[in-house]
Amino acid sequence: MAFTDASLTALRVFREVAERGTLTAAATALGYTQSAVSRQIASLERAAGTPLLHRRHDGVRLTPAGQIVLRRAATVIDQLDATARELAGLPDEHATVRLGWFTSAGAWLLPTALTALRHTHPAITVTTREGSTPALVRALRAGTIDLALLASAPPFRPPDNETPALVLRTLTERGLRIAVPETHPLARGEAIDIADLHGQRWIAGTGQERVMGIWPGLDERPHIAHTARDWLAKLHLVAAECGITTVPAALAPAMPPGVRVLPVRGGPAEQRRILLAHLPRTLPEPAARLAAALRAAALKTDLWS
Amino acid sequence: MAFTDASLTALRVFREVAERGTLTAAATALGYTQSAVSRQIASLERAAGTPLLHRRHDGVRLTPAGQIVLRRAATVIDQLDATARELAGLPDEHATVRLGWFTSAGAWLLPTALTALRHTHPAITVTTREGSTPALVRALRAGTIDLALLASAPPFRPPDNETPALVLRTLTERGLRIAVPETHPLARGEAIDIADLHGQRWIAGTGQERVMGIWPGLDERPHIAHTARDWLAKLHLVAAECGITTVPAALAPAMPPGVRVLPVRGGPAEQRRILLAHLPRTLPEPAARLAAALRAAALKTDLWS
DNA sequence: CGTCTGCTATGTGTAAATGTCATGGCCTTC
DNA sequence: GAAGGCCATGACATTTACACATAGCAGACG
Repeated sequence: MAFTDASLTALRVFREVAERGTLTAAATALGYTQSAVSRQIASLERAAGTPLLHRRHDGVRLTPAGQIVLRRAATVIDQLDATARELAGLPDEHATVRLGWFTSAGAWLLPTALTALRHTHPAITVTTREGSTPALVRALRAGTIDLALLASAPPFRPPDNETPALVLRTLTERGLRIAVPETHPLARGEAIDIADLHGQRWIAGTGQERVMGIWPGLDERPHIAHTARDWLAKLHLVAAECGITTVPAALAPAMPPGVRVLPVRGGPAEQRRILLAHLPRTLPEPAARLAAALRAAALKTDLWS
Repeated sequence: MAFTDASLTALRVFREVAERGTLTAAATALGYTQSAVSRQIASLERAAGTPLLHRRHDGVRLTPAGQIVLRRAATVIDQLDATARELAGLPDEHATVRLGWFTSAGAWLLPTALTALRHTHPAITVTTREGSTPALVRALRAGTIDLALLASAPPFRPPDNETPALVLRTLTERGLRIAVPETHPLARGEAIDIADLHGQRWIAGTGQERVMGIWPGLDERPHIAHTARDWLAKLHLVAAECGITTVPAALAPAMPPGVRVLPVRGGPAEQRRILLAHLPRTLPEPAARLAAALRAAALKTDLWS
């Protein structure tokens, strides 16, 4: 069996798997059973004559052959979608940009940039999705989004090691901050000393992200009073004096009333970057415009503080 | 049903149909029955939501929607083939050029150009196929060949009217000639008067091409003594004094012993062109080299006569 | 003017591809 | 060591996609 015998549904399933990172998630997304996905992948691997996935306990990773297939599969599927649009007499979808973003970007950077872009280039349509860094990176490689806003923390490793490497551009690099209630004793100063963080009650993230929200490198076991995934909830918990939490500086313009954002003095610098990532190919013009708007919005944030 | 539900085999079948011009021929080429091809096309049209073929008594023609689908289908299939090669670790097939040619080009122009190219660019692989003008044009549009040598006669209409129009370049434009046995009375002069063509015995082509081989515009019903599709057979029939036939001037360097090639005096000019055709996209470098070699070979022919 | 001969479309039966369901193995986590 | 995530696979049902046979239709030819 040659690779040309690969079925179209197998390619679609494969792309979904590449994007989701597990067969089960891909199955759910496609409305299939996990078993069906497993078989499709098996058949595709039989056609390719080589494994396309590394099976791991927590999901799957692409093998080098898998990366080859993914790239081709994405363009094949895109071609078919483009055919459908062209047959329907619709304009080429090139005026649409698909952007992925991480949660913290959604409160200020994203709406600011979109508002600016809508005024300067009303013809450009932007669709967006929120996602974690690995999810967004997979989506980029699967060709499901054109641009991704990623968060990056020291030691600032690239978000993946696959080839071709993603094009990364740093939009901002700012210190990590701490959000405290205005009524809190620490809110009196212009900065918080690292020693004063001892014994505080923290509001952390949920699930895998339990470390998020807690100042890195504390030499004690932190007291986690609440966990929340959502920024709005977290910050209102802070305002309600339920605890304190870390926030990226880029979020400072979006604070609700009753919350102060302060830097931390002492200890190693805790920088956070916002990256703009895309595949190494020249961006279509609308995507480039959106990228420019995002850069401008990031700059504006820098001027604020 | 949306177009994205189109099956890969349907696309492959469709490309073959577009290339062959009839469902039956495509079926034979693919090893299917005609019925299977008909069903595949029907299913593809159902997916597209619109007819892709004009059914005609002598085969099928692409509708505008069909042309859209053909272009996309060709790139989809190419992508899959490229994937197979890439997975096999083979170099990208970009060093290979696929050339189509009409019969008369095979005796002199083609071997001359290929020999020259082999000396100047030994790394370039050329694969070729013979075919009629419509077959070659369909092959170009189906993406099965990269370049085509086409014959063209007055009134020099473009080989098809579809969009996008093919890029055409005239390699030679030369008068039509007549091949006569050396022993023939007409062989004594340096040219043949049109009046002397009366009552001659002709060697014509076969099938649809019965007019080929007979001087155009004769005011009598020609006496066809033999019909032959093959140039070698035709010319040896001429050498054996079985009759005379027309030949394009470009074939003159390839005459077997005992045959003279002479122009015709009087009557309207009977020009014949050799065209080099390809799709309107920039040629990959090896294809451009082959095109140059063909142009050079054509020029050399011009200098000869 | 009937008879060919090409073409395509379609009814019918069968075999293969492609799903679901249920189960089992493996690894990590609590 | 029990639970819960992951993937693989055997058993079955259903849909798909083929071959075979037949019919309609239009042009070519004697």
